[in-house]
Amino acid sequence: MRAAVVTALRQVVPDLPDDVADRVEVSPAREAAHGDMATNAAMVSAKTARQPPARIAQALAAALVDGADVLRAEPAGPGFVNLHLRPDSLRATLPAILREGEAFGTSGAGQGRRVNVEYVSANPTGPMHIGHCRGAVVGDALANLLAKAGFAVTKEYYINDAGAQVAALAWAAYWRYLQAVGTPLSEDEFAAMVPGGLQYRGDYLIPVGEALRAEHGDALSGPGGTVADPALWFDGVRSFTVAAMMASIRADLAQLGVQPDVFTSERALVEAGAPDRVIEQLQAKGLIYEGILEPPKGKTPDDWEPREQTLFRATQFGDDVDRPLRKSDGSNTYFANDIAYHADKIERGAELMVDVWGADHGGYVSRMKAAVQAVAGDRPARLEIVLCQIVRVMRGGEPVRMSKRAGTYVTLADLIDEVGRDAVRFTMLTRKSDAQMDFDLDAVVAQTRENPVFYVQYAHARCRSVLRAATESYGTAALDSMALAQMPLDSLQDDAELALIRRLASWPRTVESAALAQEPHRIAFFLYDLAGDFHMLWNRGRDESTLRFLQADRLAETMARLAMVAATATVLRSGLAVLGVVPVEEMR
RNA sequence: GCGCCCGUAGCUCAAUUGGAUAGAGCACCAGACUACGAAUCUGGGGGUUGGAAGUUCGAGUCUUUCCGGGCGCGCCA
Repeated sequence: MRAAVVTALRQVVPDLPDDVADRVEVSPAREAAHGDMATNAAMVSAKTARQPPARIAQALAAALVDGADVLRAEPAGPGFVNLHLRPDSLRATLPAILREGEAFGTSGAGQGRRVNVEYVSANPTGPMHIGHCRGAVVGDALANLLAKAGFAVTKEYYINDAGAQVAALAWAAYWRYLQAVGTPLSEDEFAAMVPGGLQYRGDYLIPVGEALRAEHGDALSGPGGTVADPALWFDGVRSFTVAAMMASIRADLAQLGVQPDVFTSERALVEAGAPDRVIEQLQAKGLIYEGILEPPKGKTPDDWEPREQTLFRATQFGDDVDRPLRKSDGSNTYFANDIAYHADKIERGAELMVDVWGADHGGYVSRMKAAVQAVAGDRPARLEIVLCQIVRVMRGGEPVRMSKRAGTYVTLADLIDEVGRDAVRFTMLTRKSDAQMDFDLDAVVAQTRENPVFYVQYAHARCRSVLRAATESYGTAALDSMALAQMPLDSLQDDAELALIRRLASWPRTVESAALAQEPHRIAFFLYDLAGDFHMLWNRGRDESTLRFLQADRLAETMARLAMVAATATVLRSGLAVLGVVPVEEMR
């Protein structure tokens, strides 16, 4: 359609520059009164043509009416041209959907470019809780969405198994091990021996301690259940514990329907010397120097003292200050490891990297983008970051306090048990990811219109219900998608029917724009709107029996409507698949 | 103090990335159950898009500046 508009525009404005032609948009009209599509062609070309937009719109409209698909074209507003398509070309969407099935809406926009989507990446120090959930769902849906838009997607999980947190975890697991072998030490006595103090006191490490005892007996402890030299046990306990935590995280993710393609270990990168290599590369580019950072303005920490560190010239890439890669003792910072990790992704062929982070990492965005730019050089690698704001869990109108001590720590597994996986996934996608969100435990299980999960599922169940009823009358062969795709559709004329078809036709465009904007929530909103169109039509049938889908005495009309219903179900499934939600056949 | 994100109807949120008269749900008001399942639907009222200025054919969207909220701020990951 856009090509037709540009062609017509060239007739009206013969010497149209290409860059102006590129700005011509043809988009679905927002309001039914504006027809099916609208174009801004007259307005964008007004300047070069040196004519008022309204005049160009007039001429353009006249030129467009000759086209095959256009029924009416009329200039409107400040210079739009509204296009009313022939109902035939609108209806042609239905057989296209029926033939392509859930592949309808799949786009080539990504051109097979390799995208790495990294999400969750919860530290392997305990079970997943609600705080991790949003990033997991948003990342997973975004990965699906990008795949549907024609990108070659890798889903990745980065295991932060190298730093102080994991060291603390190893000590905590060792404490549980000592308890399992029968230690004389009290928890406080043990804690006093742990560098940095005993963290991670949750019960979830008890089974890990017992498993360690089952595997090693008392060989890891000192005489009589005391603390042995860490050199003897530390590495082994740490990797054992991380493996146990990752197993539990994978199980939680699987319950949520998330299965990363690749798990990358920070420790493995560090042991392979990747951070040092990356620092050398940056050094060679003149982007590294030894220096002393200024204290943060206005808020100097009490213990501030100038220290010389190895710094990366992030300011050359738009960051506010240069960032440390090595601590003053010479060891690498987390940032250095993270650069090495992103360099590794580029090595593996990622052209676009999308990281899904929690909002508390917002201050980290510009330095990571700067680093990727520096490391990529002239390779076509780019980093996008999707920040997920905090989720407040509400019950009975009150926020649920997240406290391990009070026992109100909500694990992901508990949440899924309570409301179900599909409700969790869909609800997490009903907000823009960078907006804060309340997750209302009472609302997501409510079976009313205000619960979009229910509303969309109900639309699909209704479609299936109609098709089941039709099968009894007409048999399965007549209702095969390919058979329905052959049916004449002229009888679909009601505004509500055409509105539904118009919505179905906009699915591919929705996929594409949501993918390019990296905003999977738009899919959830599309599905909600589509469900609304369908429910509306259904309810019109209550008052006007001629609008019901099944018309006993009119086979042709019935078949046309069944084609529409089947196409609606297909697009609903297609959209739900992007969100990772399983469509239901009936509501109970 | 500095940086990033956010501010849209009484409430929770959209707005095809700069397009037309800013849209949905809840709540409120008035209606509709002899059914392909009313677990729903139809209609209505409700707005200076936090304030001000600027950019242009056109601003919720971009720029500047205030106000208000969240997050972060050199050897934590």
